[in-house]
Amino acid sequence: MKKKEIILQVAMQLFAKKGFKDTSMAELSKTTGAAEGTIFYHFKTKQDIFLEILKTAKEDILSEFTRFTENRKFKTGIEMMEGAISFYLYLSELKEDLFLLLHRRYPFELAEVNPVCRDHLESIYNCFVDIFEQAVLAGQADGSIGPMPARKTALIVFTMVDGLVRFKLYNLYDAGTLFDELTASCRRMLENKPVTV
Amino acid sequence: MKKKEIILQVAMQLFAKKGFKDTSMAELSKTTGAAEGTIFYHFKTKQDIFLEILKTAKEDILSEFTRFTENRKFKTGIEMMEGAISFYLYLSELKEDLFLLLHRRYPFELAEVNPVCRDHLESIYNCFVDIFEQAVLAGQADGSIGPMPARKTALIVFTMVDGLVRFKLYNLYDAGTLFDELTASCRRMLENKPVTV
DNA sequence: GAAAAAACCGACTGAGTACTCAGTACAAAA
DNA sequence: TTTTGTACTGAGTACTCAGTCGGTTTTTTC
Repeated sequence: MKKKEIILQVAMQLFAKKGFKDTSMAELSKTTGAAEGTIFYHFKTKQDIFLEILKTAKEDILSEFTRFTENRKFKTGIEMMEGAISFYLYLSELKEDLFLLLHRRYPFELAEVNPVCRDHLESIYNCFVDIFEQAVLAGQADGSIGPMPARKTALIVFTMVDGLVRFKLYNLYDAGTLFDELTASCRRMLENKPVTV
Repeated sequence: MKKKEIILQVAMQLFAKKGFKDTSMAELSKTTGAAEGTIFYHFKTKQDIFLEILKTAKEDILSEFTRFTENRKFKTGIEMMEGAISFYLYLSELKEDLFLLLHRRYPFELAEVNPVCRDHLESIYNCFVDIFEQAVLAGQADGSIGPMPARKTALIVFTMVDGLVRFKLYNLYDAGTLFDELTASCRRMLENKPVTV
């Protein structure tokens, strides 16, 4: 494996676990085995390393997204929603470092002044919310999900699932036992209830 | 106002807006008008400033909590839940700096190695979740909320509301338009539905 | 196999960091 | 009036930081 790839991979882990500011180039050099000069040969600045990490992460997430929407077929929209929630939780385990990174403040602060960073972040988050929105729209088409604004509902579901991921990543609460309750809550929230009047 | 109070107040703002690490003692000294020596006369370390901020924040939140539970009377549990959600959003505006601070990673990282910090954080978050839990329990007693695990449901509602606050603090989405949808979603999620079989 | 190019090295730089300390100002106590 | 104690000062300290630079090794090209 080339040094550049090693640097990107190790930087991702360190930025995720310790934060961008709290990871020094000296530490990155030591962990990768590449001299500090080598790191700055491949990347102009420390920030550029972060942006390249985010770029590959975006491509990664987008390909996972198409893999999910193409391969999986669901009977109802509400089942698709449960599949989407499971998919998000599955991804958060598969790519734990990325999710740790995205739960830090640095990416958002950088996004405020750096359009490239903003674009990457938007792509990633739109991708996630889109999946939930598609599930709502599908459910409303087949009658399994009641009438409600699709995008807003998708955002609300996203906050719930991402909150669960946060509990899991920070070890704040046994997320496993919360998962069943979360899907049940979503189901009650979304279900198409016949009007009783 | 004494210099010590000014230091605490300004440090709170800077830690919230720029982060703990990204706030230097030189900047804190300049902004407060107190010499760096003065800051270290009142506080042994930079971390101690943060811990004292968190301590007063805890006391603050706990007194708001009792104010909410004592003064407000609700007809049903589900109305109490809506009141609790509004209360949380109201607090997040009233004490924006504190909520910005609590949405950073530093407090949680410090909590992992510092029991004092952990205690303060636990007190604050338990306080919030307790309000939601009490609403669920009250609703189950009066029949407005269906049978579901109270604590877990409270945690799920917390992730939703805190997610909305995050949207608002980070300016990610027009939180005002999401609020109505959030309360409606919670209502659907919690409502006691008669069994139709 | 020589020349050119790309990859790599680590000592070095200067700006910035949290924190120290000898000393000042000033009010209350003796 | 003298002493004592508290709030305060800012230059100084040892250290860390991202980024540089002159030079060496490895790979590619012809």
